[in-house]
Amino acid sequence: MTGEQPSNRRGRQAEAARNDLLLLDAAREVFFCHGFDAPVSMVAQQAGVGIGSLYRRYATKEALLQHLCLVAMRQAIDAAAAGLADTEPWQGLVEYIRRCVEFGAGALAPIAGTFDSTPEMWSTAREARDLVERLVDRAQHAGELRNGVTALDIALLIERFTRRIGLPSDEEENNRSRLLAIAIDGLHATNVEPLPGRPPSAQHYEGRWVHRDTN
Amino acid sequence: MTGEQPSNRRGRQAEAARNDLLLLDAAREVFFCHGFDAPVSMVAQQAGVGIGSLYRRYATKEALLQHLCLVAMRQAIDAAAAGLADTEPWQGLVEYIRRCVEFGAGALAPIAGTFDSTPEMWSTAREARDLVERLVDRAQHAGELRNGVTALDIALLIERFTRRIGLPSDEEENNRSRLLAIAIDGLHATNVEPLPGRPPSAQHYEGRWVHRDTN
DNA sequence: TCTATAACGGAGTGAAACGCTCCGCAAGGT
DNA sequence: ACCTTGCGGAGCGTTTCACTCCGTTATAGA
Repeated sequence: MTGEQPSNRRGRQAEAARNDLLLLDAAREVFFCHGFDAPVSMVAQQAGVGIGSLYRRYATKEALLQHLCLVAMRQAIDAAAAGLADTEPWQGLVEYIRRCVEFGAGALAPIAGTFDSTPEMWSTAREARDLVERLVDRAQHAGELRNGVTALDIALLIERFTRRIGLPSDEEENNRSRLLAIAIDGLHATNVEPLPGRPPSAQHYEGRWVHRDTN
Repeated sequence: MTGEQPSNRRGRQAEAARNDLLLLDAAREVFFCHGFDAPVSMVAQQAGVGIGSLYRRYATKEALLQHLCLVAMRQAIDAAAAGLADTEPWQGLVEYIRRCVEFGAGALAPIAGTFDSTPEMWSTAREARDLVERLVDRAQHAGELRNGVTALDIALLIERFTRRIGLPSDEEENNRSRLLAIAIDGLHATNVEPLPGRPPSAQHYEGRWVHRDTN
């Protein structure tokens, strides 16, 4: 799903492959909950792995974050593809949104601009964007999506609901899905009032991902 | 509005009073945008004030945050009162939500639990909660608010939309109010499907505000 | 005008946190 | 038995940050 290959290896190499996944999961958990300022050591601890092992895989904290972004984008692509596979346009869109919120797509937006984005990241992002646009257009043409809602609106909505408030728990999960249900209903075409303001600008959206120094 | 008195004083005392307000505004801006981990020096800089002057007013960073919380709660109370003053139940509720999101109520939720809450904070919070409950009940009884939505749902919704993504700008403001409009429409009674899951528990909600060590 | 006072700004300090390196060790593989 | 490979984590050097301290400046009173 995330593009990682299953560990056919044995012995030490198997452990290494396992650690890879543990590390990625841990990084997501830690950075999503504690912000990207969380120490790298916390990621290692959460994964149950030594710091040394972490740094053998990711030369720097920045590299870890970049990889995390890439994986998240690939997951978003998978989710969009799954949504398009649903023959029901509206249900497909909802499914996409739900899955993105669940695995935390867009949680990395606050980190945007703190490191260089690789060309691979840009091309992956473009692929994801195209799929989502198809998904949104389809729902729009089916007359199911509220008038004026763009793919960027959806992306920003996902960002909003991705960010965790407090530590993960059943309660938190429950509350988040309640609110998400409310927002999704607001997206449905049963709401006919036009949206206020202008649609989000792609320029502004993507602009956040170009590297700028911290100062 | 926030309980601060106007500066009738002159000269240096007037400057001090002005600095008080500058400092509060700056603290909101900085902590809301950069997270509560932002350095105190950044607050002083944003206010155009020396660090020394900041520390003469607030003995510690914690004291500054506590005061910020208190002020935000008082603003929430004002907003709720204004909402109740509107004779239209639904419009009053919407007004309350909009104003809270605007000035950033609930943005301090992530900070919850990092410092002791004073008795004054608890009593202010109770006052705010009671007002909001009246506001919500009124809208519910008027048949305008979607079935099953509680005051805590509203509070959590506000939290979600309060948190800034990226630096403040017209674009950001525009996008946020678009999404908020969507969510508010989802709250309207025109949506008849029941909300998923359980209502948020007050215990969990308030539990976040009791002090716990960082570890 | 001169002095006392009160508020100011910001360089400096001590401590803590953090990214990352390095190395001794254990587990396979042959 | 011996090499290779991956492991864990103590520790190093740096940076950051909350807070202090003090020289400076503006006002008030005499």
